[in-house]
Amino acid sequence: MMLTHSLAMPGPHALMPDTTGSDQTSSPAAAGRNLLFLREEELRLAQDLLFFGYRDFTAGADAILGELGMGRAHHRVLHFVGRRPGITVGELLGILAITKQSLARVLSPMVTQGYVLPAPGRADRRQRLLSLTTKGETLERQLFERQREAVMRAYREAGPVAVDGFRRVMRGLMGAAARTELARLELPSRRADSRPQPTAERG
Amino acid sequence: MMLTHSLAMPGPHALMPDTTGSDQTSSPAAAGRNLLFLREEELRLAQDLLFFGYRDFTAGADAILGELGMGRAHHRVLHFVGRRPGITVGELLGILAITKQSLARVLSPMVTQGYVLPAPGRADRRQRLLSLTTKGETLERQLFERQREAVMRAYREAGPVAVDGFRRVMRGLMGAAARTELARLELPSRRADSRPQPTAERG
DNA sequence: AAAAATGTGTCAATGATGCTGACCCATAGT
DNA sequence: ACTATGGGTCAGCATCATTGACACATTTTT
Repeated sequence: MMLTHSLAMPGPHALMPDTTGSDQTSSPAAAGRNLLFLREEELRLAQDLLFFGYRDFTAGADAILGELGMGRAHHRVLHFVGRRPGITVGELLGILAITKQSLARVLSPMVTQGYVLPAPGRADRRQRLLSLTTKGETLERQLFERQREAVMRAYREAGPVAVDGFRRVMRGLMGAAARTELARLELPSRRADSRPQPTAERG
Repeated sequence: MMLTHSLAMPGPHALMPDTTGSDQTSSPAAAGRNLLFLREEELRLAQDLLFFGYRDFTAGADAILGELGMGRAHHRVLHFVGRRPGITVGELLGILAITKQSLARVLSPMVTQGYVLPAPGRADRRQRLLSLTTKGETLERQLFERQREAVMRAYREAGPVAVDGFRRVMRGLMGAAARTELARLELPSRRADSRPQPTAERG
């Protein structure tokens, strides 16, 4: 699994007005410093949690993918194409936020191997509307089931209130673009959306 | 930036006993199906959230790192060495769960360039106790501040209850090994721990 | 109808991260 | 002394993502 991550934090070292000890939250000033300090600690913890949590979340699926000579990029394609059957290549690029070339490297073989089925667009025949074949759906479900356990366990242990909180925070971590993409994903998969949205071709 | 992730889910297609409509939660059987269906949807959403959230969380820091010719692997080293000054190479390998060789590729240059300072262990002189130099701390803080905004915003918008829930769920997503590592990180950084724990040398 | 823009595909080259397998050295422990 | 451990390093390989430049078909604009 690869989840590349990215964490970073100053560490328990330096740069924080600590005033060593005296944390009785008595004076307003102390409370202010305390608050700042807590936030620093909280952020550090958040980074740890995201690193470990995301890594382990993806671990199971990666194992299956590895045996098929695939990687996470393939998984993402399976996931999002499954989520929005009939999605165009451009939309997929927008969601994944990778270059056309990066997508092509994983998508082409998946079409060739019969996991993904492209169909010419009706309104615009230049488009390739992507959807999963039965084979693709089967693999996606297999990957899903593998991750299902971990998420189910986490949700069950944490409880519904925590799950709601989890969602709120994750949503908050996302940038504006991602929130938009997410919102579209949550809608009933309706193709030929209004806003054509600029292709994420950064290459 | 590279955020590799990994998601997977069956998609809105197939394999779920839906019974189309009738979701009044009236009969126990219907409630059961309903629950399953909700869980499926919830899991799909969880995958979306983790993908987008994690990606955007790391985006800011990646930009800074890129200008310095570094990547996320460097960031992780800065983060965890900063979190536990005096950490040994073996402990770091255990936390990152990568091979010695993979770590060496990023760690060696960081030592050479003066971001990380290794010191021979007192009890065991074979060990290299790693800590950040002032230069390393400065960079780590810079990266931290970049991520701080996103996390602070997410926490603020979500509220304390949600933050607690977020933590519970993320913790639940972690495997046993990660939970152990996290627990150790949260302790007052005490070196020379009891349990020597097997080196994560998988190569 | 000609020109410009758009959706996709593709070639070539590069970089970051990770892995496996195999060794080597210095220090510890028995 | 012998073995185990912490750590380093070399060689080679795979995945995923990047940039830059073209090519082709179709749609839209002028």
